[in-house]
Amino acid sequence: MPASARRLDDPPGSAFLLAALGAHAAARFAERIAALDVTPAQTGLLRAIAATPGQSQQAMAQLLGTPPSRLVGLVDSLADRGLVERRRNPTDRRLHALHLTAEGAALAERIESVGREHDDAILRSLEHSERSRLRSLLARIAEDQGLTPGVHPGYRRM
Amino acid sequence: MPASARRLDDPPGSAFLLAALGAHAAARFAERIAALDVTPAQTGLLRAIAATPGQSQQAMAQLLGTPPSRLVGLVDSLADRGLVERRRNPTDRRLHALHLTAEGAALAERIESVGREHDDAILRSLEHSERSRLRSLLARIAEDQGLTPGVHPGYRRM
DNA sequence: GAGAATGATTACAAACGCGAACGGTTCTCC
DNA sequence: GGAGAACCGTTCGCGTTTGTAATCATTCTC
Repeated sequence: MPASARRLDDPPGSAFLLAALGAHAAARFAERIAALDVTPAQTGLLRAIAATPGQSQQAMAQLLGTPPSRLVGLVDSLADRGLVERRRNPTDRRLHALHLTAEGAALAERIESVGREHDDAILRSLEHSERSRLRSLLARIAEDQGLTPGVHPGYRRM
Repeated sequence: MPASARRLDDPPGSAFLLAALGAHAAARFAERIAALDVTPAQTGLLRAIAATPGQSQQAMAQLLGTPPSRLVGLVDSLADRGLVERRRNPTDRRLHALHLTAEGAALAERIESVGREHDDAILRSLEHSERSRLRSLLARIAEDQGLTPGVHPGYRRM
């Protein structure tokens, strides 16, 4: 057997492991929230609106790193279901401030609860002390890499 | 400020962090290998063929978790560039055994080298001992979650 | 008040992936 | 030995998704 085959059988780097596990976790989460009839992208938008309500769509697009035109459909899908409101700013009527309705806030809480179950399912093989160690390592990498906290970078191409 | 807003500002779960970092790592890796004119999917296929040459496309599709029809285009794109060969099995002419050409093997090694650089870039904020601790934690999660070693689960929908 | 600039939206086109149907080959079993 | 089932690879059509560019409304500049 040639040397190249042996080397390609080597265990992949940690970054690959990270990417693989991340995709797995994302897919599993998508399955869970599908029961609530929301996509991962919608979930992220709900989260962002809940965290910083009243933002314009432009500002939200920049925060999430997505083209504004993409937000339109996303907001539409949530507004049609009465989860999100576009409030026209009286002083500048170009702006559409994004707010959660009561239903939207309730759904956001249910999603958060699903997220906790999801967390437990993914990390079930780790002790509590190991979980916090993992969390701190991941948080340090995320900060070093310049990731916006609470925002999934996949909005750039998802 | 209502309680719901405070809670949604809480730091996200580790699984979310994992998904976000995984997407980030994957995006950065895609940028790096774009210089070699290959996509992440092509890279994964090259890796798989290098690891277990001679497999039929059916077997490869099952290993990667992708519909066979998707492999066709993927193999085509690599075969057109002389990186991969379809060898017809004389005893069973339905089968197309997948092999790397010399060029394909050379490219696979360059990709592996890029992967090591990528690894260093992602983990640069961690000491060596921390890297191995992270690696072992991730490996345990991956095994518990039933991930096939060396295979990116995103092939299921990528 | 005219024209540039800004926010949201729409229109259009391109890329991608899956499922089902299709030809070619081999296997089963009478 | 031959008919039909099973299997492999491929192609085709459909729906989904995303980004770019043009469009409409509103506000700012001067």
